[in-house]
Amino acid sequence: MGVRERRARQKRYLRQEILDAASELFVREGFENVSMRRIADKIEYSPTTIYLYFKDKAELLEQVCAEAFSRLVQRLTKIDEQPGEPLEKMQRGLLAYIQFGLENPHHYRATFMMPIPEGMREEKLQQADSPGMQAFDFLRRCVYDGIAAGKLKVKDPELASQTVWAGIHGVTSLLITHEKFPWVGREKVAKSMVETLIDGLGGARA
Amino acid sequence: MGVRERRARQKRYLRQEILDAASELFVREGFENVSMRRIADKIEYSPTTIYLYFKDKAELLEQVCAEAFSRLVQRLTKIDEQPGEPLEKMQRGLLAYIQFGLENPHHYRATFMMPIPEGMREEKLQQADSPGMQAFDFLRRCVYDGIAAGKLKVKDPELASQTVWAGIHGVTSLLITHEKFPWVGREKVAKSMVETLIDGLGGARA
DNA sequence: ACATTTACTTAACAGTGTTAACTATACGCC
DNA sequence: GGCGTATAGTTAACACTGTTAAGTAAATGT
Repeated sequence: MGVRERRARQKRYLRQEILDAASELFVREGFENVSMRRIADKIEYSPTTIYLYFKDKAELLEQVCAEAFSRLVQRLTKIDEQPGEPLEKMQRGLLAYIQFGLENPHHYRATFMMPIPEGMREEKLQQADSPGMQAFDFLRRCVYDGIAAGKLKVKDPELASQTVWAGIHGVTSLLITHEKFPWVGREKVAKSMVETLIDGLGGARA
Repeated sequence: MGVRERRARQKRYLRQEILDAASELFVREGFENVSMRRIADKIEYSPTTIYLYFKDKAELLEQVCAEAFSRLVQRLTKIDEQPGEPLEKMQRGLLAYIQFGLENPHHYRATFMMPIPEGMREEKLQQADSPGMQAFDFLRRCVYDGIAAGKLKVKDPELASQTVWAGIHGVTSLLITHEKFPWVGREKVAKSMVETLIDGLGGARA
């Protein structure tokens, strides 16, 4: 009677194989060069097979990104669990966020820098469980914790969170798209942004 | 003997007409929906005619963006010429930059948020006269002026400039791509970022 | 053993950027 | 005025893209 299960397992397996193939093409060749046909070639199936497992290209790449971002969320929760001053945790978290973006430029681009195809703007990102939003939530918790500990002096915590997000997104995205710009140093700019944000929000750093 | 000139004038005219058509499609329909054929339809020429005036689609859209960004540079120089405290000028400039991005999301996206097609990364953006770089130069001058006036306390002015750029780029790009995110308020976040950056860089604001 | 569901493929549509080859017109010159 | 040439624009085609509809073959349930 395990037939049904075996079939389901095989389906899951192929689905994952598609995801893996897409992910590898994604990181190697970049977003624009991932075509359904190329993914299909890689797994040696016909292009249309993919549509039996994913609604369309957008959904497939969304899943690929979700996988990647869940790794970021893992890192962030690990940082959160470790002991330390709220502001120091925040600093480490923000740097981890930026570092993740730089290590996974294509995934970061796809989730945060691509135009959302008109109509699912509300649904997709506002879902609190979307990996992008989980990352933002971590960051927001950092701000709230900093305020609770009296280490951050801001009137509007939500505004502060969004400002911080915008800040670290700024470095990340700019370093990604303008790789060849004469940066004073990638890590340097990242660190400078994090410090500037915390200082600017009245942070009492060590 | 003005024949040659008349012909040249006609060429310039058609070139501008292509630019205008592309620009209009650009702002109305967005980047991804501007196709060479659609531009051609609009000006009632064959698609290939465009290639007599522009090397390829990238160059055409680059010119479109250059036109738009020159307007930003105009605004910024106007701000620069007006009297006022360095930090206040800076604040107005940064807000103008953000506002420009929000008013011209597609142009901003094309110049600062698109992957640069591998090979012309150095040439294109590093050219000091590119409109993107002119805008950045303004911003950098603001930082240097702020330091010179003793209103900004930073060790590395270049690092500070890049941090500021990343910051305002962050708000701008995030507000563009995630329009439907429950922002605490678009202008509010923009203002908060500008203030946070200046404060974070040891700015002595009024 | 037969009918049905399942998994997958082939063929096709409508679109993309771009190139090569062709055509018609306007020009300079004798 | 007529002729050859440069100029400006066109048509047709290539090699792609995402996606859908229709068809096929094998595994399954009865």
